Amino acid sequence: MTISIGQLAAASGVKIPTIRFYEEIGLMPTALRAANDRRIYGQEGVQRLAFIRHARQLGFSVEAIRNLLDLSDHPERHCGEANRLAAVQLDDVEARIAQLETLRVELRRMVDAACNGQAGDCRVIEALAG
Amino acid sequence: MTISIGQLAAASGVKIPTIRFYEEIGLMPTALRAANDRRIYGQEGVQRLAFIRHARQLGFSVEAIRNLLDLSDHPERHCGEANRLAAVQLDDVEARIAQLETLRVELRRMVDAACNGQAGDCRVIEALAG
DNA sequence: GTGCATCCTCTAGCCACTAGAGGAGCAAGC
DNA sequence: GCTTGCTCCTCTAGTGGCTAGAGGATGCAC
Repeated sequence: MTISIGQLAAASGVKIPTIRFYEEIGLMPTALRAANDRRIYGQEGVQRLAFIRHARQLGFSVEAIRNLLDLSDHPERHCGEANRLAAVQLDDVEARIAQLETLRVELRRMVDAACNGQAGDCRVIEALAG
Repeated sequence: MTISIGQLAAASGVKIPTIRFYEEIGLMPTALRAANDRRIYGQEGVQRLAFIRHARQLGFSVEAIRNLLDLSDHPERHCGEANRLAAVQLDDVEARIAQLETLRVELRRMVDAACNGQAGDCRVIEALAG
């Protein structure tokens, strides 16, 4: 049983142009074509796209996903690289959270100090001007 | 007393090409030029760039900064817009933190389950395949 | 046969920069 | 006076990860 790109898009939550883009950059394999030149996908296509989507949602870069897919395609290899990539990604996410927390505090202070007067006396503007 | 673009860059922590870029898109005003065509900046330039940099660090978009600078340039206006922009930015930051927290939990689980075997049995790969 | 949906390719745009080519000016040291 | 090295200039193109739109072919239902 094969499905069209539109069905794959609907099933995966990845937009059609994005699927074509993934094929172009080599995350998805070159799709088989029907006689009318339309792409057709099987179960592996669905699985691979799910993998990519999940990894993207977790913030992995395309390069990292390329490595992870490569490992997934070669189950006999040692998976140290996958662990490393996940750890790097975790560090990255934690660093971003920490930075955003700092911003949150500062923005919260700005918002709480919000005035209703003229821009000349505005705490938000003042805070940004430093 | 005037300074060069290089000195402005050093003083502000904003790279030279970025300062030129800010001028190009109208965040920084068209710089005055010395006889040798080099840009020269005064105190207002330093202040404006500091404002921009701070706002960018807080995650404000260029469009938002344009509005904030506009308000800052017109102190007689009502500052409701500045408050609104700050509130939107705060919401955005909080949403991003919430999403990253979710990712952090999932990545932490992946990293903690890290195996030392073959990719075929790898929890990281497994979790992504999902 | 006539809509309408779906698909195709190709090009260009988004954001906020960043990198690099190719060249000019200027001061210091030999 | 001449080289070396620094800073600056403009211009074009690239980054990541898509997204939008033009212009056209195909397929299916009425």
